[in-house]
Amino acid sequence: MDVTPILENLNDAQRQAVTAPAEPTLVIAGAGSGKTRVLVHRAAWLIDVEGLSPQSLLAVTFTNKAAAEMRGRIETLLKLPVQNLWIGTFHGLAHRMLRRHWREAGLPQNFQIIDSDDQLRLIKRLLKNLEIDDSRWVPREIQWFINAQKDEGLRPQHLDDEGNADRRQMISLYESYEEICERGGLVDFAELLLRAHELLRDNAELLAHYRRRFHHLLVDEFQDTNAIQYAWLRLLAGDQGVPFVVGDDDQSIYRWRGARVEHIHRFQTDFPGTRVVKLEQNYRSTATILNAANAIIANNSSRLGKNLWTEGAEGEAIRIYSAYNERDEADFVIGRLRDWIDQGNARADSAILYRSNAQSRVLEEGLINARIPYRVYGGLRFFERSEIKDALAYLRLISNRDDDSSFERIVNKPTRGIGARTVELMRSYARANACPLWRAAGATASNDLNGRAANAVSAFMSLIERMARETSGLELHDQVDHVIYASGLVDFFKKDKGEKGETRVENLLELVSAAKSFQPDPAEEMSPLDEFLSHAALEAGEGQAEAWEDCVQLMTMHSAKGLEFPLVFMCGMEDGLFPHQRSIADPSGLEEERRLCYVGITRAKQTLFITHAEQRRLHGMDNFSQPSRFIGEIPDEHVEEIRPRVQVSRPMRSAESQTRSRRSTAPASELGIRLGQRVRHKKFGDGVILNCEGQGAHARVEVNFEAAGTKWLVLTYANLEAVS
DNA sequence: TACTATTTAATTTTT
DNA sequence: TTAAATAGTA
Repeated sequence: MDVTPILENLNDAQRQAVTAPAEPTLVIAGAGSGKTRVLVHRAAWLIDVEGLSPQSLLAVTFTNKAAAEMRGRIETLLKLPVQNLWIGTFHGLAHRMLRRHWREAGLPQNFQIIDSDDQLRLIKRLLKNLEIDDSRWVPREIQWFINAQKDEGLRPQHLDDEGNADRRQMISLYESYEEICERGGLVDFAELLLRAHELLRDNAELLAHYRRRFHHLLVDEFQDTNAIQYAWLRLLAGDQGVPFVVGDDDQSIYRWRGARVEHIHRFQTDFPGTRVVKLEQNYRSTATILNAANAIIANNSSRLGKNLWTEGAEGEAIRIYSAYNERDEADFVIGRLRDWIDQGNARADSAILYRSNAQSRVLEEGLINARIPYRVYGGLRFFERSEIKDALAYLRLISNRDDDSSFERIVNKPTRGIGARTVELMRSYARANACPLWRAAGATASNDLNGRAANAVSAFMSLIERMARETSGLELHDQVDHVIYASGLVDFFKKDKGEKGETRVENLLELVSAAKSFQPDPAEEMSPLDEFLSHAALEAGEGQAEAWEDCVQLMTMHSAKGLEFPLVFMCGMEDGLFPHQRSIADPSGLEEERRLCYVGITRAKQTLFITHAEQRRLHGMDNFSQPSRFIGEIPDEHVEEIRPRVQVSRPMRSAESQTRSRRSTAPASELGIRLGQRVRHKKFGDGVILNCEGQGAHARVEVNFEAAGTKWLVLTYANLEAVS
């Protein structure tokens, strides 16, 4: 057996991990140390060299992207497809098991997955139904509570109110929430994991089956596992299974959503005799960057301990810029980006990182002014768009009449004369009879409702029935195509004036093509439609389509995890912003911020700029802040201050910002504001002034933008530019 | 029902 | 400051 392709180009530590005997193995993999590589090669090693069937491996990741990448790389390495290898996210794999064993799991065969948005709506509706004051019982907090319990593996009956009335109420809301999900056959994200865990725990036969099947459990990003995911893994591993987990305790940045780094420590006690391999050689960054990162993270307590090193060059010093304010900061970043691009570098090789999304605004404005293409990560994903969710709600109702959350979403969309009052009547009927809204609708239409409302409700019901009839037997994409037209959604959005309606229609059509390219797994027992709906919930799709264009990457430090860029800017490095005010007081919160900083720094391959502003406008108030304490934790020898702070005690105004402020405070007449004047806005583009009112600082104009439609803008903030 | 005025709150995000 | 949610009005 020639093992060269699998072992070549691996360093000693990596090779040790890849070829480890069949014993529990914990790989501590620093940033840029070839973590995914080890996982991929380990899988290939087990299959190709140890001769295991792909069937006996289970590979778990946190994101769909990581799962897809791992499969691709394994197949490349082995030069053969591995269909029967289970690779997926925790949620995806849990879902798979639940579909296979829906009976044992106590679920209806056509159960639907709801995303957090659906979940929140459901909770809001629940509060309304129970006539509970939603200002005292904030839906988001209830959602958070429920998910936190599920993440810990706790059902309402496991919870004790501890003599606390508020807690008792929370528990009872959790209980009611569960009833609604049960009745509608709805499963939220946390429920997928919890159910899958209970499924194995309570079914000795199934557990034995899966334990026999999966000898090796490969886990990526192990530091991000929450309690229920860890419990599921342990259960599945049993005494015989071989867990091979890879993670980095210093990159654990998701404690706030249930991740527990402690699992990395616990692993060694739960699996006695665990082999620990540390990957510390870094192939990404310069020595300077690594040393800075090492120095910062060294301030954290209870680490497993590790020190990144490289055989590569020292590299450039980390440049620190003290900006006067956030505009100055943006100007600086853009200046350096210009240099970078002028030197012939790709824009896509640069990234601007920040702590919170709100910071992107000023940077975006600067980039637009400078005409540098950029892309902001995050934001709405395809399947999260409201028009898409509307269409999916129709499809879900077709598949499952009891899905109340979908029912409510579309019962009057497009408007068909079923107003709030009518819905309220149906709701109270449903509540009184503990039945789904669909049945309540049928019953109230024939009894309680007046003629017009009753007609509207019956029309809605027969519409759904008709669509169900007409789409049965059709190909998936034809079903979707039929539904978006027959439901009236397309016409409804066509009526929306401006570009917005157009985009919505385009998105609906895009949904049809998504259905067309969707490949149902013949091994699954469910209908292609149900499979598509699950896919939509589990994999929300890309945020933005234009990824192919060469543009500067803007994102939060959280979303930068796992990525790397030759040129990185870390902006807004000020105490209060990063570390964030809400984490600063609590030591463990501060340590998590520090890990986030570590993640940010280690994204940079060769050049790293750190910027902070002395003055920053936040929530409409000017704040003065100190440079982030993390900056001070970088040893001086790695740092070069671009502009000493003493020189920036007074505002340095660029020519651009001077003209801006003069223009914005000028009275309307000086701007040449008159009806019919063509103007240009940074975001909305060109338009024509239709109307104006008010004077001085309060003056407002109505502008009809060619692309963005009609808007009222306050002159002081709009920074309109006259165009001839 | 749609548009407008007012209030409110404001990390991080994947599934 | 601003975006989003809610309340109020035509």
